This record gives sequence, structure tokens and C-alpha cells, in this order.
Amino acid sequence: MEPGSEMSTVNVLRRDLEDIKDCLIQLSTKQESICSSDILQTCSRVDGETKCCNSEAKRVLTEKQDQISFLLKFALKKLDQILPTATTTGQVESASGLKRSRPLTPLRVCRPAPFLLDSGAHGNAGSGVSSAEDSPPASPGSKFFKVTADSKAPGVRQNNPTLYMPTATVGKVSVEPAGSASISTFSSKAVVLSHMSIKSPKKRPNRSRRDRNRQRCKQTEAPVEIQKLKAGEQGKIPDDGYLWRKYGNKPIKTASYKRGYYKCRHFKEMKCNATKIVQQANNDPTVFHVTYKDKHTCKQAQQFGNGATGGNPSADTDNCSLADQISSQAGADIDDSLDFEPAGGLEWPASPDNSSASDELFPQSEEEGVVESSKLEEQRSILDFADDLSQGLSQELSGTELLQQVQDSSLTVGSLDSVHCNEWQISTSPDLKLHSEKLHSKLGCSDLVDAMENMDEIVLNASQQGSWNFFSDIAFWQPDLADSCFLSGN
DNA sequence: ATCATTTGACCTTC
DNA sequence: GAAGGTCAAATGAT
Repeated sequence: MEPGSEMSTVNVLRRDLEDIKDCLIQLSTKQESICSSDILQTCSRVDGETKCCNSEAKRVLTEKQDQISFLLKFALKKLDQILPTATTTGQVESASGLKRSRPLTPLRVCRPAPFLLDSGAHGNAGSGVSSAEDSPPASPGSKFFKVTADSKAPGVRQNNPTLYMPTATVGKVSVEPAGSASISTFSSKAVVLSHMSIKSPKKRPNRSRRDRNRQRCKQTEAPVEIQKLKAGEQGKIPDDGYLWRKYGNKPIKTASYKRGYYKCRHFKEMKCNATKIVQQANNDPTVFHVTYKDKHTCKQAQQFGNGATGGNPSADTDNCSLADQISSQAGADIDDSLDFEPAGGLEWPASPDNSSASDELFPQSEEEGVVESSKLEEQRSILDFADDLSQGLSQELSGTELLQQVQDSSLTVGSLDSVHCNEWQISTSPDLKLHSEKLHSKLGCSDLVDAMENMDEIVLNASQQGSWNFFSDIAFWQPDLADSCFLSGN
């Protein structure tokens, strides 16, 4: 891939994130309207005065409210952190004269209505203090679980006694049914042999320590790129266009699936050091996290132009960048996002060595080029968590779903009927429709849920085009960002 | 026979 | 000692 086209993909990704963020802000407004809407005020008042309101329905609604509030806050915070860091890019951007087309929208956090808080389940009843700020719901069946300070999850630090995260895998904390440990046959033969005091017939000649260190040193200096790819045909590992040879397969303690190790097929005759490690995602077997190390120096690199470390030649051969795809979707109406491109014909800085352009944008901190496995794990954790967040948002941020739940919960008191709900939906968010249309024209999606799903697609497309570094490099460039994304509170 | 994959020993790091 | 990465013999597929 040409560095320029990769950068334009990153630009598009940024714009999409900004749009999604704007949409989230709109929804936050909507959520605030939920909290203060006459409908719920009426419900609460009636409940307080006549006790005729369906308390179970209110509890469900409250829980939903809390979850939405928390997710909104989390998403906004995450996006707020990603966007300014990604678009500011420190010296790089200022040096190249890049300017934002519009200022970042300040973070807005919705507080659920105090009157909705039950004293039993959620506490803070009547206190006027938001529960979403301090204690997201953790009721049975909730999408949240509690992480204590001694957790090994990334982002969990001392002095942060409690935080809440969506369920499923987060860092090294995973929620799995007891007894689900995989049965490994690894080293079984060795165990038997050692039991029988028989030494394994396999014996490799010892390499000198200096040679091994030299090799390891060479490996750790290799540039690393993480991509997240969808399964190929029949659920097999995705084809990235390069020819690889598998040289290892290992069960990993924290992974449900074995990790595959691949070398460039020309590693011998052309001394190509490119390798990749393929790990199937725990929660979604159709998703593969592929870690590319070192560049192809073989004929494949010449054939495909070898932009990124592992690269994705098939994406290069598409001759159609993500920007092109979205532009074609949006037709002529790209509007103000166009001036987000480098002004004055300036190009994004290209990597002199033709490696991933985002290496320049998001330089690795500390010892440059040295990638520790723990950081890779952290990146994977972040990617997994992004999945969870996206899924959670898709499920929870549906206003219509919430409305449906209200309507389905036998709340027939006073004005809480479908007509008023619909009116409320229209009236409380006057800009939502406009924004949705904008999103629709740009991304081909009609509402926030679609937007979030589309985000996955965008990210997937970007990853296939070698731009996954946009996210993964953020974790390297600013590791604390990954941490802070997980923290609740201010 | 050749090539690719699997397997488990060996290695380093933590 | 556990865990993960790599090597090369063993095995399987064509």
C-alpha cells in the first residue's frame, strides 16, 4: 500500500470516529432527555403518590438507564481521548501544518435521574447523586462485572479500588465458566518419557548463547503490526495474500485456541524474516488477531509493494482505498470533513523506510522498536474490549429498544403510552435525525446502532488495508490512554 | 518424492 | 516453574 493511501485511510477513520462521537453526544443529549422527560417524571410522581406504577418495569428501565449512561460516558471518554490524541499527533501534525476542521466537542456525560434510583438495588435513592458516575449497575444478568484493584487487567491500578467493565474478556480478566480450561496435550509425551526415565530421542545441537541472543535481539527490533481480520473461507485463517509456512502451533494459557506461528515461505532462499502470529479471538472464532513482525524482503514484497510490515497485498490490489469507498457512498456530499485533509496540498508524513505510516504518527514510546509480549497482549485486550464495547453499545444504545421496553413493561399510567413515547423520541433530539442522515450519507448507516456496526466494518476494512495501527499504535504511543479508557469516574 | 503441517523438545523471559 | 516463541524431526497430503 502506498503510504499516502494508508494515511488517507487513517484520516477517514478519524473522521468516522468523530462522527460517531458526535452521534454519541447526540444520544447523550437524548439520554438526558430521558432522565428529565415528563413521561418519567410523571411515572415517578404517580409511583410516589399512588404506588400504582409497575415497579418491576421501572427497575428494568432504571437498569437500562444506568447501563446506557455508563456506556455513553465510557464511549464518549474513549472517543474523546482517542480523537484529540490521534488528530493532534504531537509535533508531527503541527510540523506539517495540519489543522482540524472543527474543534473537539466537549465531553458531556449524562446523569440518570436521581428519582429513578432504587434504594435497594442501586443505592443513592433520593440522594440526587448519579449512580452511573460511581456505581454502574451490577445486578444479575447485567452486562457489567466488577473488577477489584488486585486484578491483572490492563488499566487496573492501585488506588482505583473498583471499576466496572462490560463482561467477556478484558485484559487478563476473563469471565469463563468454571472447569472450562482447555485440555492440552502439550508435552504429554515428555511427561510420559520423563516418568519412564527415558530421554526424548529428539536432541537439537546447542547453539551458542551469543547466536541465540543475536537472533532474539534481531527479532525484538522487528517492527510489529497487529491486524484484526475476519476468518477466510470455511473459517480458516484469513488470506493476506502472502505465502507463509507454519512453523509452530502452541496452546496459550489465556486463549481458547492455539496460536499459530508462520514464517515467510521464502525465509530460506531469500532470507526473508517476515513472520506472523495468528491468534483466534476467544469470544469470536471468526476473528483472528494477526501480529506481523518484520518486513517482507522477498519477491513478494516487490510484487506487492510492501508498505506495511506484514501488509495486506490483496487490499493494495483493490485499487480502491477506504476513502474512495466511503466517498463513493457519500456521493458528492463529503461536506466539512474534506477540509480535515492536510491543507495547502501538504501530504501526511511518509515513512522514509516505507514502513507503516502510523509508526511515524504514533511513535512507540520508551525503547523504540522494542515490543514486549505483554504489550501485545495488552493490545489484544484492548481490541477485545473494543469488540465488547461495540457490541454493548449496539445492544444498549438503541433508543427504540428502550422505548419498546418501556412500552412492553405494562406501564399504562398517565401519559406513558406509545404516542407520547414517539412524540418524546422526536422532540427530545431535534438534531438526531439530521445527524443520522449525515451518518447515513457518509457511512451508509441510518442510526447509531448501525453506526456502531459500521464502525466495526470500517475498522475491519482499515485493518485489511494495513491501517489497524491506528488503534494498536495508540496503545503503544500512549499506554496510559488504554488504562484510562477503562477507568470510571472523572 | 516433495512439500506442508504437526508435534514436542528446547530455549528465554518473567 | 510457568509461559510463550522457535526449531527440527515426525507425520500427513499430494
